[in-house]
Amino acid sequence: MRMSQFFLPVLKDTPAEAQIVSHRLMLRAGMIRQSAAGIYSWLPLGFRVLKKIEQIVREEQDATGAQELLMPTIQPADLWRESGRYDDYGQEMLRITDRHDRDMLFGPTNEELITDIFRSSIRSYRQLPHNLYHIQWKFRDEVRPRFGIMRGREFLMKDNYSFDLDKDGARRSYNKMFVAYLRTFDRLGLKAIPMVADTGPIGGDMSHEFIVLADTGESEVYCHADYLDFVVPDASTDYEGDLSPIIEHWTSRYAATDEKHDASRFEAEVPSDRRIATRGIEVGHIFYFGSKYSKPMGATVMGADGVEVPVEMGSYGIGVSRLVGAIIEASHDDDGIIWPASVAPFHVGLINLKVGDADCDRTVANIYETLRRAGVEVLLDDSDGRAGGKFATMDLIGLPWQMIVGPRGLKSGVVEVKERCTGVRQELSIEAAMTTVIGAPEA
RNA sequence: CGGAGUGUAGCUCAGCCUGGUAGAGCACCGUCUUCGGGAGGCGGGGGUCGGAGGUUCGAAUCCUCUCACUCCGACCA
Repeated sequence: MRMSQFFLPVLKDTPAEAQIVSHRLMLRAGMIRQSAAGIYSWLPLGFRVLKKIEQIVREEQDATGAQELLMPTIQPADLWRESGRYDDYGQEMLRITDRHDRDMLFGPTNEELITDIFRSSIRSYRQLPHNLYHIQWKFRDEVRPRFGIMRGREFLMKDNYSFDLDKDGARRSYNKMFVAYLRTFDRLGLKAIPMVADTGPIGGDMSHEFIVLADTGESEVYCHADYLDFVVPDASTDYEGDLSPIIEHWTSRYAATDEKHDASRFEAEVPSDRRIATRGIEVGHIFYFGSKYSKPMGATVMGADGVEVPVEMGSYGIGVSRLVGAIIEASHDDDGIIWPASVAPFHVGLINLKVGDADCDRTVANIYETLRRAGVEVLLDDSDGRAGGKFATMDLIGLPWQMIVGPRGLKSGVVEVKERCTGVRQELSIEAAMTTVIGAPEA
């Protein structure tokens, strides 16, 4: 992509409304634009990141055997009356009346809808288990949206729903999601710690929140420092095998959000120099809630013994749009964002320091085409701006690698390669620069 | 929903207290000099001062109402 054609409205000044660093950087880097309180447009740069995160989430879900579908944003109120939540959910639910005066709502979550889909299609225990997910926009009419897309009213969420015959099966489904979440956040370059959590309005009796430690997080959290060094299961993990050792390992140390925090246990179980008491960002939440929805909504299957039973369900959410903010909170410096390679909007920022100089133009065009043919996503700064501005913009948008081509270097046959995360700059031959940038691990 | 603020040019803000022809920096357009870490000169375009009502000879400024946004708290994924 040539920057001269790319819609990238970067801001030099920090917009007044932005308080936390991720919000400021997202606005400055031209990733999002606010439309109303807690409602944002995603501009091209931000949208690229959002899609990359979404794709990693999708791949890790698919690896567990979960299947993707897509449910609508607008739902009929009647389904929510069946579960009893139409009244319980309160003002956070955006209620809509259509032209025929039918009560509708913009979905804040999808338990009712998926249960309806399930019950009308599945009749026998032989058809179980199932785990269905979608990645769809949700709307929750927060009293006070804040922190940019971290607590928006409209947000993109991956939510899935497992259906099992019995509690053992539900436990296996829960464990799969637990492992998939560990892998997902790891691929996104985040250290997310599973913490015992309150179940909230969804209810149920088993729940973990996946928390990224950050001073700007909204939850107070307490955990054992050992978690920071725990090893995440690799891609060869067999989801059909026994996952319980992994779960046991990842729940072996103290970790709780403030709702579930027990100060005396914390002090008894964690040596004082290993105690972490800080704030965190909730990026995922998994629940097991049994028959909470299947029973009132009549989602039953015939068991092997000829007795009809409500299915055992769980639901699992990842805040896809929130993750964009969480990653920035976890990875930035004074100059801007530092994207992990796995979600970077482009892999390389190629800077032509002197547009119009025949040597520079030719070299840059060659590098650009070569990288593109090698499948590397390149953002080429082909503007005729000044060097300082180009460097500042490239640092701000945080691409993993910068290749800087200028007349001074070309005279001695070198270009500069800068690695954003370390700040290390090297002058290399064009070939060596190419190898450095292409050969860099994709995380 | 309680409390506290803020709305003036695309962005950051001054002007408001004490009413009298709407400003600065950045950005943008033209031009010249610059040109490797957010350069400088000259010239230029751009704002019904969030909206409505009121007071006044005269309102960005004072008063009333209203809308929007932000922050703290409660609530929540």
